[in-house]
Amino acid sequence: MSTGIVTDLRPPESSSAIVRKLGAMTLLSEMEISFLESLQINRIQVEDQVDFIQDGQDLKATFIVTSGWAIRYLLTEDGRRQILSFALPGDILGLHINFQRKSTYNAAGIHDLELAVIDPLRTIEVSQKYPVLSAGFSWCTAREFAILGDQALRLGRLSAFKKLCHLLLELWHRLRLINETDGPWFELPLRQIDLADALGLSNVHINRQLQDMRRAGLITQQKNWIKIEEVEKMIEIAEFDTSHLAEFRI
Amino acid sequence: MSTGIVTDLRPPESSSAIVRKLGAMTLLSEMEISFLESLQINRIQVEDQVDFIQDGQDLKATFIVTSGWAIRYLLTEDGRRQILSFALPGDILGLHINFQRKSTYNAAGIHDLELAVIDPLRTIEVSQKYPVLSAGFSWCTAREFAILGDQALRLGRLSAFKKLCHLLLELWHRLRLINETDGPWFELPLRQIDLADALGLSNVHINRQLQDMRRAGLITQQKNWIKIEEVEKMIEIAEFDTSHLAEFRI
DNA sequence: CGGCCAATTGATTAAACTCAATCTGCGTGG
DNA sequence: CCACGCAGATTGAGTTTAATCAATTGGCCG
Repeated sequence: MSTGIVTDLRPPESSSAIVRKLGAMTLLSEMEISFLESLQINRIQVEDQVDFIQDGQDLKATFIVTSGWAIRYLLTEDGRRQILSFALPGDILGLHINFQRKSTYNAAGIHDLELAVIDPLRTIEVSQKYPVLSAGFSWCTAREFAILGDQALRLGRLSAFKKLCHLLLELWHRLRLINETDGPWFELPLRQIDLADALGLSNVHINRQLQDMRRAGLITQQKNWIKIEEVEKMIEIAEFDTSHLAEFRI
Repeated sequence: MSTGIVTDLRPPESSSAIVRKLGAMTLLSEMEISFLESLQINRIQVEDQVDFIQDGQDLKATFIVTSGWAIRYLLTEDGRRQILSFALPGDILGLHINFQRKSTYNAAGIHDLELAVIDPLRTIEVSQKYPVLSAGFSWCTAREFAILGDQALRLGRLSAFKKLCHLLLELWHRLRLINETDGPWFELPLRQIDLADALGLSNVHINRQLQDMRRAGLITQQKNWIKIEEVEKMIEIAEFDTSHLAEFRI
């Protein structure tokens, strides 16, 4: 059994996504790592576009994305969808369960999603017994908040072209921090209509903007994969602020 | 000195806004109330449109709005502003200071803003010694998150007219929970350009939509005050979901 | 070979922006 | 007390962006 002494600067590649993510933020002891791993015993698969959290309904558990993507979204009365954010491997959903019983958003799977289902009581255990992990979770919350702020900036003040560049950069940066990119390439398991609903645009317009981006040599697409051809140039175009996603070591 | 026994269901009107707000969420002991009040010793006044938190800069303290309004916002490279949210009396800014040193947004005063400045060390004290208050702060965070989600829905999927209705309803509801409304009336210390920057629209368009709303008999304006003529009708028009702002008693 | 879903295209419409000018209320200095 | 200046509100005209509607195409799976 671990003595709680820090044994490694970075968790190995084989760790779960949440361990990799928190391990990039702060030093984790073996005890903390094994506790984090033990949280993730119950796993479920969620089908594409199927809800696992529903707006207005009681939240049953906290979820950690172990592989695949999820979306958080809201619906208007007439069925229009606004995607609020994408949850990538290592991201946590429903951490607020102990303070707000009912969910204020929907969450659904994208493509092949696998979740670790965490008993709410165990998140309380974290705050009582694992201050470092508790801080880690708070850091995740603050980060989500920053990401949602960037989403609002995109929605309100960027052109369609810049919106797309900005979102692709966000996803690429976030995926890179969890080793889910292959150089400039990453898997983008989204239909054009998902991008449209994330950016407050129509699918037709997304289609045309993507064509423009390809013609401008900014991106290349292959099946579900996309390549950012010139990161620096795209950062300039989209006025992207990488510091909002930066790691922060306590 | 208090024994920590709960003595009153609701804090009196004379309490500070944060006490009223958390007191509406859960039962607070006299000890918790007096601790909350003791946090707010250092107060500052912030002039209209003057920043007290800056994107990318070190966050110096946690702030509680004691009177007036603040805005959280981001800027694009070319100076366009996106207001992310309004901080009303009782709202907390920079609660994440212990987990994310640099701010990921700007915050500025609106009209006459007064803030309580809280030493970051004291927010740690809260999490160690006052579990109920700690839960209250987490509840505030979850609520901010829901409000920001609604803002994203507005920005991405509502028409200009509905955006305005939706925002006015949010403000009216939030102000009502802290006793800052006068029936259907409330003070709206915003210029048209502030509304524009909150809703991702131009000031010219806001002007025309406000005229349409007045002509439709939905609102009446007097100086800085505004009256929601028919709340139910406006809720219907804006597809407003009041449950996202609902109080929740632990 | 169908059938289906997603991507693409073309044409038209609608929403909101931009630019520039004018108006209004209010505070200030002469 | 009035002229002036200023910021914010209002108006008008023309332009741009993106939505909508309606086909059509392409790729994949059974």
